[in-house]
Amino acid sequence: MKSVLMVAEKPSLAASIANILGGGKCSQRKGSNNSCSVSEWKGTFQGESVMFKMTSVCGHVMSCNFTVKYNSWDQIDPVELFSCPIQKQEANPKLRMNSFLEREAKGCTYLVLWLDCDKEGENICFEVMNAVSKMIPNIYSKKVTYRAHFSAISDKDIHKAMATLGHPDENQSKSVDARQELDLRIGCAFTRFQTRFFQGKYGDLDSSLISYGPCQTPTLGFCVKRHDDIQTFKPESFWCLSLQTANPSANFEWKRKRVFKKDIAILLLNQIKKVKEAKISKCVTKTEFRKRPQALNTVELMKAASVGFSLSPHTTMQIAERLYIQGYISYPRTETTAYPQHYDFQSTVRQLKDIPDYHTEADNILKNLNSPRSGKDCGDHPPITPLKAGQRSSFDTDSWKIYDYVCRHFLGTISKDLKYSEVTTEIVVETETFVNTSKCLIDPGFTSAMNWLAFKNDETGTKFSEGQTVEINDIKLSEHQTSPPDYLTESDLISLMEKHGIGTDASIPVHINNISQRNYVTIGGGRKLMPTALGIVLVHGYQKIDPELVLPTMRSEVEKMLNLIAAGSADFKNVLKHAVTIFKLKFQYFVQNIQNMDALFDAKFSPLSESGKSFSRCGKCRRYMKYIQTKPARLYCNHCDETYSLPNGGNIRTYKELKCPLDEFELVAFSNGSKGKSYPLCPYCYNHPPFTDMQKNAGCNSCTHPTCPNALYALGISSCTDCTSGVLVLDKTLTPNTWKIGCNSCDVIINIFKDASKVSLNSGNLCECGAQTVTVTYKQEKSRFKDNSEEKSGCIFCCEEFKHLVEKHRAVGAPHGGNNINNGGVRGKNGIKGKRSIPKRGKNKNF
DNA sequence: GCAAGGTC
Repeated sequence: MKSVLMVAEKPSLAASIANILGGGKCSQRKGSNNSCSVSEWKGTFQGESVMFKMTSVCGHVMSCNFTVKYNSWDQIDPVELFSCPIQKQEANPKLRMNSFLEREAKGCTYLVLWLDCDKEGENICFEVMNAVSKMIPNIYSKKVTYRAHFSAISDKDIHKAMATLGHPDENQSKSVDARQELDLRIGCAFTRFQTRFFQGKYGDLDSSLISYGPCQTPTLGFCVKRHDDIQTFKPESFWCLSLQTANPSANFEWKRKRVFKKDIAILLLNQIKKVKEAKISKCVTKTEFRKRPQALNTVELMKAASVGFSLSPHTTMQIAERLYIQGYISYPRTETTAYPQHYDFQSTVRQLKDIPDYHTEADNILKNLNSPRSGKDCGDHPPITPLKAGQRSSFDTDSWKIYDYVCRHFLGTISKDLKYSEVTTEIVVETETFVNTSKCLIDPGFTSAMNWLAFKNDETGTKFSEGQTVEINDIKLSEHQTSPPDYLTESDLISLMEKHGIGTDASIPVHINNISQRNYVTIGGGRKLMPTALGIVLVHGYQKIDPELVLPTMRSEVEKMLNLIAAGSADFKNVLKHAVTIFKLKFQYFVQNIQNMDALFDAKFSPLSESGKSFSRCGKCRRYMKYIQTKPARLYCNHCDETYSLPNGGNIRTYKELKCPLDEFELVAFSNGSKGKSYPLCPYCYNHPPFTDMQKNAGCNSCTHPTCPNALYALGISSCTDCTSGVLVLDKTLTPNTWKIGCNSCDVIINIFKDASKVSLNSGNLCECGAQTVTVTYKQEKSRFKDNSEEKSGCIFCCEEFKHLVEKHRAVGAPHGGNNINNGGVRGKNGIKGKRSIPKRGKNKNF
């Protein structure tokens, strides 16, 4: 029997589609990568009896990146990133998606692609085809590979898609390839150049990265634009007339609203101020409505959560994602605001009736179900709706807020519009008309469910009738000033991004998070986005050099070009080449004119020479270097004008003024907290490894200097108990009476001999297991030995009297990246005597 | 250490 492989974009969709097509008669098993599952059932495909196999990917299979050589910030001029080679890598190596797909494709004859119906989905189609091309013959043939087109996960839609299969669209896929390549080249080139340029000059930038991106930069641009509008705002005076009646008493506002010329206002006032009574010229009662909301999409959810709960879009989406996985709500990333055609409102409302919070409301709605407003079907996913009932007690506070919102919004969409009456009363005094409006609720409609939108009645219930003459109590003239706009709220920003097509429902929260993490904006009260000095000088700098770089239209211009590829009306290579050329020119112009941006930085930030505190001595000039604590941590020598990077994310201390024997730099001690890694390092060697077998960014515990008392050979105890390449090295940098040995490659740490006053290696004296033996000294009153003796020698791993004083664990919050060493040769050090090797030992039974 | 886009 032939087999048909079918692939969806995510596991949950594969399960739903399999359920529909397999009629509930499918078997399910976990895939080899532990993330995707496979459903199988027997059926008919193109008139033949076949076995269907339905599975999924998890989004993109591949992502693009530079080849290894071009990932080096030190050795590559960023301008090369516009022309250097690019390769595709597995997007998430842990998922082993290619080998999983290959394995499942084995023995299959056909491939049916159920990826989401957008450009990205089309691109993933080709990633899947590529992954299984070795297993399914003629994969690019139209008789082998098919594409399902569906807009909703309903029985009807899915069966229809299966009956009308088409083919994947290579043009659309190519347009995504082009977008990926452009974003990568442009983003990385600008980011690397800016970061290195400004970090090399200023010491208090407060961001480890000065990034540029075609989405994040215009996003920041919106925030700075508003800031500038506020700064440049000039208040203007204006004047208003108002009128008060007596018997009945009521306040009327001027129909002209306001005038900006004082003399005109006074003239008008003088004309009417002596009038004592006037006629009600109009009194009209109208019934007005406030519309119920449309079905909920991602952007609306993020805006509501930001305004209502002060939750960031990022957090909101994390919560929504969790609620989705737990089955409480439908897929939370969608642009669609129209319910599927056959959506079963009754059944959802009935479920919500089980939740005490909505019982009454759901009951009322069930009795009088209103049809939802029409919305927009973007063909991605259905709107966000509740899927099952959850009790308040089964959620944490924020999760409940989001779930509650989804439920109440859902109920709101099928409630009635809010209805109120509005009475408009006008009174004419000579040339001037004054207006009073008062509103009164008739039917709360959807606001019963969405109670935070509850209607506020106007206080005045005063009734007038047309033609009635009323007594005028007072006519007042008041002076006011126009006020500046307020900072953008996060909700405003989301609206702007959506309007200008910057980011997608899934990436909008990421961009906002980025500009805030990188310290370009801070989030103020009411989740208002206030640009920082850094954010402001960046945007103003682009505006001085090349305003297009920060314009919201830039993204859409690029999209236009990409759409030509998608529509098949322009050649992929030509468009890409054209766009890359334009941006390369822009980049080069930017580099040439960076002094225009730098002038702004110069005014706001302090040069490296004025930053940081004097710390440890430079080996070249013997003067004190400064320690720049702001990320990225560095030492800066003012005299030599050199910067030495340090490990991030921990503490750096001076270390007893000890010096590196190779370069005379004073050693410093790095520590990542009491449970983290710690080791001494030479600032020069850390940046410029002295030996071929010492990697960059390594400490003295990886240094193969033959005689230095702080290096590997003097302090190495044995090979690591866990990893194959590491060495356990004694750490003498810690606070008095604290001792550790730590692996110089992996995260293994062994706390030893708490409170000992001294721990030293017995040079050359090896235990049978191969480890260096040590001598441990306690002050008498602090002895931890069972016999209370002050000093003992032996092996940390084998000596019975040491066993209770040795405790192994893994470093917490340890920085990643290897300090791998091989016990290899010393560069250019022929003839140096005393080169030793680190003892090897068998895996110890104690651990 | 960089982008933006999928998804976990």
